[in-house]
Amino acid sequence: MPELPEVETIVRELATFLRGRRIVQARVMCARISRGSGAEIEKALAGASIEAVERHGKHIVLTLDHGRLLIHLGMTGKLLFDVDDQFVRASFVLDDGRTLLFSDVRRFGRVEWSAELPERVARLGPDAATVGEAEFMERLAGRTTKIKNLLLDQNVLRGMGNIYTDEALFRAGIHPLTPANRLSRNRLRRLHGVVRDLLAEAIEHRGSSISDYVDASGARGSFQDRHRVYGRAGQPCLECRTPVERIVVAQRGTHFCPRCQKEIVIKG
DNA sequence: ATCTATTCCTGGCTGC
DNA sequence: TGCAGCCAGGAATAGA
Repeated sequence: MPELPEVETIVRELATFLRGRRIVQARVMCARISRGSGAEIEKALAGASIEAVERHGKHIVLTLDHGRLLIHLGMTGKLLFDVDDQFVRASFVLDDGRTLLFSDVRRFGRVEWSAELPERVARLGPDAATVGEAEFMERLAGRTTKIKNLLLDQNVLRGMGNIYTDEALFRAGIHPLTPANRLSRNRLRRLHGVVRDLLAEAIEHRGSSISDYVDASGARGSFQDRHRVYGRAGQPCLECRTPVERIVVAQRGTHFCPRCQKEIVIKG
Protein backbone atom coordinates (compact mmCIF):
# COMPACT_ATOMS: atom_id res chain seq x y z
CA MET A 1 0.00 0.00 0.00
CA PRO A 2 1.84 3.02 -1.27
CA GLU A 3 2.26 5.88 1.22
CA LEU A 4 4.63 8.82 1.04
CA PRO A 5 7.95 6.87 0.96
CA GLU A 6 6.70 4.44 -1.66
CA VAL A 7 5.31 7.21 -3.87
CA GLU A 8 8.53 9.20 -3.44
CA THR A 9 10.55 6.16 -4.54
CA ILE A 10 8.36 5.69 -7.59
CA VAL A 11 8.46 9.36 -8.53
CA ARG A 12 12.24 9.62 -8.31
CA GLU A 13 12.60 6.68 -10.59
CA LEU A 14 9.85 7.64 -13.02
CA ALA A 15 11.29 11.11 -13.36
CA THR A 16 14.49 9.76 -14.88
CA PHE A 17 12.52 7.88 -17.53
CA LEU A 18 9.71 10.31 -18.23
CA ARG A 19 11.15 13.80 -18.10
CA GLY A 20 11.33 15.21 -21.62
CA ARG A 21 9.37 12.33 -23.11
CA ARG A 22 6.20 12.75 -25.11
CA ILE A 23 3.04 10.71 -24.65
CA VAL A 24 2.17 9.36 -28.08
CA GLN A 25 -1.07 7.72 -27.08
CA ALA A 26 -2.98 7.23 -23.83
CA ARG A 27 -5.69 4.70 -23.14
CA VAL A 28 -8.03 4.40 -20.18
CA MET A 29 -9.51 0.92 -20.14
CA CYS A 30 -11.45 1.10 -16.91
CA ALA A 31 -14.08 3.78 -16.33
CA ARG A 32 -13.93 3.52 -12.57
CA ILE A 33 -10.31 4.57 -12.19
CA SER A 34 -10.59 7.79 -14.17
CA ARG A 35 -11.79 10.99 -12.62
CA GLY A 36 -13.66 12.62 -15.46
CA SER A 37 -14.25 10.79 -18.72
CA GLY A 38 -11.57 8.44 -19.98
CA ALA A 39 -12.03 9.74 -23.52
CA GLU A 40 -11.25 13.29 -22.38
CA ILE A 41 -8.13 12.14 -20.59
CA GLU A 42 -6.99 10.25 -23.67
CA LYS A 43 -7.55 13.32 -25.81
CA ALA A 44 -5.78 15.68 -23.41
CA LEU A 45 -2.75 13.42 -23.16
CA ALA A 46 -2.25 12.59 -26.83
CA GLY A 47 0.94 14.32 -27.92
CA ALA A 48 1.59 15.93 -24.54
CA SER A 49 5.19 16.24 -23.44
CA ILE A 50 6.22 15.60 -19.86
CA GLU A 51 8.09 18.46 -18.24
CA ALA A 52 8.24 17.30 -14.63
CA VAL A 53 7.36 14.31 -12.45
CA GLU A 54 6.67 15.20 -8.83
CA ARG A 55 4.98 13.95 -5.69
CA HIS A 56 2.20 15.87 -3.96
CA GLY A 57 1.37 13.91 -0.83
CA LYS A 58 0.51 10.49 -2.19
CA HIS A 59 -0.36 11.85 -5.62
CA ILE A 60 1.99 11.46 -8.56
CA VAL A 61 1.86 14.65 -10.63
CA LEU A 62 3.13 14.78 -14.20
CA THR A 63 3.39 18.36 -15.36
CA LEU A 64 2.77 18.44 -19.09
CA ASP A 65 3.25 21.16 -21.67
CA HIS A 66 -0.46 21.68 -21.22
CA GLY A 67 -2.10 20.63 -17.99
CA ARG A 68 -1.24 17.92 -15.53
CA LEU A 69 -1.72 14.19 -15.22
CA LEU A 70 -2.43 13.09 -11.66
CA ILE A 71 -2.13 9.49 -10.60
CA HIS A 72 -3.11 8.14 -7.19
CA LEU A 73 -2.16 4.53 -6.58
CA GLY A 74 -4.82 3.84 -3.98
CA MET A 75 -4.16 0.50 -2.30
CA THR A 76 -2.82 -1.72 -5.05
CA GLY A 77 -1.93 0.60 -7.92
CA LYS A 78 1.39 0.12 -9.72
CA LEU A 79 3.16 1.89 -12.56
CA LEU A 80 5.27 -0.44 -14.65
CA PHE A 81 6.90 -0.31 -18.07
CA ASP A 82 6.04 -2.78 -20.79
CA VAL A 83 4.35 -5.43 -18.73
CA ASP A 84 0.98 -6.86 -19.41
CA ASP A 85 -1.25 -8.19 -16.71
CA GLN A 86 -4.98 -8.61 -16.45
CA PHE A 87 -5.25 -5.63 -14.11
CA VAL A 88 -3.95 -2.93 -16.45
CA ARG A 89 -6.41 -0.03 -16.20
CA ALA A 90 -4.62 2.61 -18.28
CA SER A 91 -1.64 2.79 -20.62
CA PHE A 92 0.64 5.55 -21.85
CA VAL A 93 2.67 4.91 -25.01
CA LEU A 94 5.82 7.05 -25.02
CA ASP A 95 7.85 8.44 -27.90
CA ASP A 96 10.79 6.18 -27.03
CA GLY A 97 8.67 3.14 -27.82
CA ARG A 98 8.12 2.17 -24.22
CA THR A 99 4.69 1.98 -22.61
CA LEU A 100 3.94 2.96 -19.04
CA LEU A 101 1.11 0.87 -17.61
CA PHE A 102 -1.12 1.62 -14.66
CA SER A 103 -2.10 -1.68 -13.12
CA ASP A 104 -4.48 -1.84 -10.18
CA VAL A 105 -6.13 -5.02 -8.96
CA ARG A 106 -8.64 -3.37 -6.67
CA ARG A 107 -9.37 -0.24 -8.68
CA PHE A 108 -8.96 2.13 -5.73
CA GLY A 109 -6.42 4.11 -7.72
CA ARG A 110 -7.29 7.13 -9.85
CA VAL A 111 -6.03 8.81 -13.01
CA GLU A 112 -7.00 12.40 -13.69
CA TRP A 113 -6.17 15.18 -16.14
CA SER A 114 -6.52 18.76 -14.99
CA ALA A 115 -5.36 22.08 -16.36
CA GLU A 116 -4.18 23.19 -12.92
CA LEU A 117 -3.62 21.24 -9.73
CA PRO A 118 -7.21 20.50 -8.64
CA GLU A 119 -8.36 22.51 -5.64
CA ARG A 120 -9.04 19.49 -3.44
CA VAL A 121 -5.43 18.37 -4.01
CA ALA A 122 -3.86 21.82 -3.81
CA ARG A 123 -5.43 22.49 -0.43
CA LEU A 124 -4.10 19.37 1.30
CA GLY A 125 -1.95 19.94 4.37
CA PRO A 126 1.82 20.48 4.25
CA ASP A 127 3.99 17.58 3.12
CA ALA A 128 4.65 15.22 6.04
CA ALA A 129 8.27 14.63 4.99
CA THR A 130 9.29 18.27 4.88
CA VAL A 131 6.86 20.13 7.15
CA GLY A 132 8.63 22.46 9.56
CA GLU A 133 8.16 22.24 13.29
CA ALA A 134 6.18 25.46 13.60
CA GLU A 135 3.66 24.47 10.94
CA PHE A 136 3.40 20.94 12.33
CA MET A 137 2.57 22.35 15.75
CA GLU A 138 0.07 24.77 14.27
CA ARG A 139 -1.75 21.96 12.50
CA LEU A 140 -1.94 19.57 15.44
CA ALA A 141 -1.68 21.42 18.74
CA GLY A 142 -4.90 21.92 20.64
CA ARG A 143 -7.01 19.68 18.46
CA THR A 144 -9.41 17.40 20.32
CA THR A 145 -9.21 14.75 17.62
CA LYS A 146 -7.39 11.48 18.26
CA ILE A 147 -3.78 11.76 17.18
CA LYS A 148 -3.98 8.80 14.80
CA ASN A 149 -6.94 10.30 12.95
CA LEU A 150 -5.11 13.60 12.61
CA LEU A 151 -1.96 12.01 11.19
CA LEU A 152 -4.05 10.11 8.67
CA ASP A 153 -6.02 13.19 7.59
CA GLN A 154 -4.51 14.44 4.33
CA ASN A 155 -6.00 17.87 4.98
CA VAL A 156 -3.86 18.14 8.12
CA LEU A 157 -0.66 16.63 6.72
CA ARG A 158 -0.26 15.08 3.31
CA GLY A 159 1.49 11.75 2.78
CA MET A 160 1.02 9.68 5.92
CA GLY A 161 -0.88 6.40 5.68
CA ASN A 162 -1.72 3.63 8.11
CA ILE A 163 1.70 2.00 8.29
CA TYR A 164 3.79 5.10 8.91
CA THR A 165 1.24 6.52 11.33
CA ASP A 166 1.48 3.42 13.54
CA GLU A 167 5.26 3.38 13.29
CA ALA A 168 5.57 7.09 14.10
CA LEU A 169 3.31 6.86 17.15
CA PHE A 170 5.32 3.92 18.47
CA ARG A 171 8.59 5.76 18.03
CA ALA A 172 7.17 8.82 19.75
CA GLY A 173 5.69 6.75 22.58
CA ILE A 174 2.17 8.04 21.98
CA HIS A 175 -0.99 5.97 22.28
CA PRO A 176 -2.98 6.20 19.00
CA LEU A 177 -6.21 7.18 20.80
CA THR A 178 -4.69 10.18 22.55
CA PRO A 179 -6.48 13.45 21.74
CA ALA A 180 -3.87 15.81 20.32
CA ASN A 181 -4.67 18.46 22.93
CA ARG A 182 -3.61 16.03 25.67
CA LEU A 183 -0.06 16.00 24.32
CA SER A 184 2.48 18.42 25.71
CA ARG A 185 4.19 20.73 23.26
CA ASN A 186 7.40 18.83 23.89
CA ARG A 187 5.74 15.56 23.02
CA LEU A 188 4.32 17.05 19.82
CA ARG A 189 7.73 18.42 18.90
CA ARG A 190 9.16 14.97 19.42
CA LEU A 191 6.46 13.53 17.16
CA HIS A 192 7.40 16.02 14.48
CA GLY A 193 11.02 14.91 14.60
CA VAL A 194 10.00 11.25 14.57
CA VAL A 195 7.75 11.69 11.53
CA ARG A 196 10.48 13.45 9.57
CA ASP A 197 13.18 10.94 10.50
CA LEU A 198 10.91 7.94 9.92
CA LEU A 199 9.87 9.06 6.45
CA ALA A 200 13.45 9.92 5.48
CA GLU A 201 14.63 6.52 6.67
CA ALA A 202 11.81 4.75 4.83
CA ILE A 203 12.65 6.60 1.61
CA GLU A 204 16.29 5.53 2.00
CA HIS A 205 15.05 1.94 2.12
CA ARG A 206 12.82 2.48 -0.91
CA GLY A 207 9.63 2.09 1.09
CA SER A 208 7.81 -0.88 2.58
CA SER A 209 6.63 -3.84 0.51
CA ILE A 210 3.77 -5.24 2.57
CA SER A 211 1.62 -7.10 0.11
CA ASP A 212 2.56 -6.43 -3.45
CA TYR A 213 4.09 -2.98 -3.60
CA VAL A 214 6.87 -2.62 -6.16
CA ASP A 215 8.40 0.46 -7.74
CA ALA A 216 8.44 1.25 -11.45
CA SER A 217 11.28 -1.24 -11.97
CA GLY A 218 9.41 -3.98 -10.18
CA ALA A 219 11.75 -3.76 -7.17
CA ARG A 220 10.51 -4.23 -3.63
CA GLY A 221 11.34 -1.91 -0.78
CA SER A 222 12.94 -3.17 2.42
CA PHE A 223 11.57 -0.92 5.13
CA GLN A 224 9.00 -3.54 6.16
CA ASP A 225 11.91 -5.33 7.86
CA ARG A 226 12.26 -2.34 10.14
CA HIS A 227 8.63 -2.02 11.17
CA ARG A 228 8.37 -2.19 14.94
CA VAL A 229 4.60 -2.50 15.44
CA TYR A 230 2.78 -2.58 12.09
CA GLY A 231 1.75 -6.15 11.31
CA ARG A 232 3.29 -7.44 14.55
CA ALA A 233 0.13 -7.97 16.63
CA GLY A 234 0.72 -10.55 19.35
CA GLN A 235 4.48 -10.48 18.89
CA PRO A 236 6.75 -9.05 21.59
CA CYS A 237 7.51 -5.36 21.52
CA LEU A 238 11.10 -4.89 20.36
CA GLU A 239 11.72 -2.51 23.27
CA CYS A 240 9.97 -4.16 26.24
CA ARG A 241 8.73 -7.60 25.08
CA THR A 242 5.10 -6.76 25.88
CA PRO A 243 2.88 -8.25 23.16
CA VAL A 244 1.95 -5.71 20.48
CA GLU A 245 -1.78 -5.00 20.48
CA ARG A 246 -4.10 -4.47 17.56
CA ILE A 247 -7.22 -2.34 17.81
CA VAL A 248 -9.33 -0.50 15.23
CA VAL A 249 -8.96 3.28 15.02
CA ALA A 250 -10.40 5.35 12.19
CA GLN A 251 -11.62 2.06 10.66
CA ARG A 252 -8.04 0.88 10.29
CA GLY A 253 -6.03 -1.84 11.93
CA THR A 254 -3.90 -0.08 14.52
CA HIS A 255 -0.81 -1.58 16.10
CA PHE A 256 0.83 -0.35 19.28
CA CYS A 257 2.69 -1.40 22.40
CA PRO A 258 0.43 -0.92 25.44
CA ARG A 259 3.47 -0.39 27.66
CA CYS A 260 5.63 1.91 25.50
CA GLN A 261 2.55 3.84 24.33
CA LYS A 262 0.60 4.41 27.51
CA GLU A 263 -3.16 4.41 27.44
CA ILE A 264 -4.57 7.85 27.98
CA VAL A 265 -7.35 7.69 30.57
CA ILE A 266 -9.88 10.41 29.99
CA LYS A 267 -11.93 11.07 33.07
CA GLY A 268 -15.48 11.87 32.55
C1' DA B 1 -17.12 22.33 12.84
C1' DT B 2 -16.14 17.53 13.87
C1' DC B 3 -16.40 13.10 13.82
C1' DT B 4 -18.02 8.38 12.41
C1' DA B 5 -19.74 4.94 9.31
C1' DT B 6 -20.27 3.33 4.66
C1' DT B 7 -18.86 2.44 0.06
C1' DC B 8 -15.84 0.86 -3.42
C1' DC B 9 -12.80 -3.60 -4.83
C1' DT B 10 -10.74 -8.36 -5.15
C1' DG B 11 -6.73 -11.54 -4.03
C1' DG B 12 -5.41 -14.07 -0.30
C1' DC B 13 -6.14 -16.26 3.81
C1' DT B 14 -8.74 -19.03 7.42
C1' DG B 15 -11.54 -22.60 8.81
C1' DC B 16 -14.83 -26.11 8.17
C1' DT C 1 -10.04 -29.99 -2.49
C1' DG C 2 -13.53 -26.66 -2.32
C1' DC C 3 -15.78 -22.94 -0.88
C1' DA C 4 -17.95 -19.43 2.08
C1' DG C 5 -16.70 -15.68 4.69
C1' DC C 6 -13.68 -12.35 6.18
C1' DC C 7 -9.74 -9.11 5.85
C1' DA C 8 -6.68 -5.32 4.00
C1' DG C 9 -7.58 0.34 3.75
C1' DG C 10 -7.28 5.60 0.83
C1' DA C 11 -10.47 8.71 0.06
C1' DA C 12 -15.11 10.33 -1.23
C1' DT C 13 -19.45 10.61 0.61
C1' DA C 14 -23.35 10.55 3.63
C1' DG C 15 -25.02 11.00 7.98
C1' DA C 16 -24.90 12.29 13.14
